[in-house]
Amino acid sequence: MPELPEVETVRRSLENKIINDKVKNIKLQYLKNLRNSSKSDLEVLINQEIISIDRKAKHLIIKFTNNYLIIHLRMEGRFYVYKINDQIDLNDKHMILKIETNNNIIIFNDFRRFATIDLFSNDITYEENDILSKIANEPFDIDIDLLFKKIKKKNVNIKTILLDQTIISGLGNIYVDEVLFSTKIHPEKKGVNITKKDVNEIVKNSINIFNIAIKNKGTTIKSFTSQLGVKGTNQSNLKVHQRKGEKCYDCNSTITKIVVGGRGTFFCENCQSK
DNA sequence: CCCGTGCCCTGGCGGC
DNA sequence: TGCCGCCAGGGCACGG
Repeated sequence: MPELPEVETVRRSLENKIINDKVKNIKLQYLKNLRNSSKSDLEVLINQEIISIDRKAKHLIIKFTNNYLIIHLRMEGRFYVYKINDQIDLNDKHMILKIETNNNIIIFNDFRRFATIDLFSNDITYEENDILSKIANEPFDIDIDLLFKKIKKKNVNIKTILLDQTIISGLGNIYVDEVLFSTKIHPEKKGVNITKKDVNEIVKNSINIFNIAIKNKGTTIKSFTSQLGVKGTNQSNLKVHQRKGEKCYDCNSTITKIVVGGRGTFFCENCQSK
């Protein structure tokens, strides 16, 4: 569920709280979430400082003095930051990772345990590492001609194409439906039938929708009270997602829900054409 | 290579 | 009312 705007919202709130903190202790509760290293490898972070909080598409990057962690929230991953003296639920069974610093206790929590964590050395640049190097540019800085070329080659539904992070990054199931609605394209229109004008509009609308969503601190569908930075208000701007059976704001016909590429898909049959 | 499917995981909820 | 079973979701492995 966290897509580019939600991850950016988390990034900003972490940036305000934990930059320059020095790591005192680190504890990994669920081994499987850490994919490319072992639990003891994380101890290298002790005594390092948090230099920056970065992001590429839906990946959050916590950069330390000598290493960085790439974290993907997947559906339910969330951060909590407590002050040293705050009351903390030590029996939080959904806690994946706990980082104690000189100022804060940072808890990464994921009740569905889909989130991923990878540890890299700063010797490997973001561009070089095997996770981020595979990801295409975000709508903000994508090459339209290249994107058009890639889409044209695919005999696949445009929704599935736009969810492919190696083609364009940052869109997930909610915003892709919104982008296709605002672009008046049917989610099952095939890539081969997409025009250059369509691609231009898709990118333009993605940027607009992302900017508004970031301003609203993201979309919160299922709200939990204390999740850091993800109590957004953008849900009130959604025009199709979760609106099955309700009236289209543009043409007053009924919003439909179908399954595209295994994902629940909301759209207006009247406004969006193949 | 290209594309579709199923799996990972667990809380929530639809349906009987 | 109670409880079982299935769905949600991003990304990746795998098979045709």
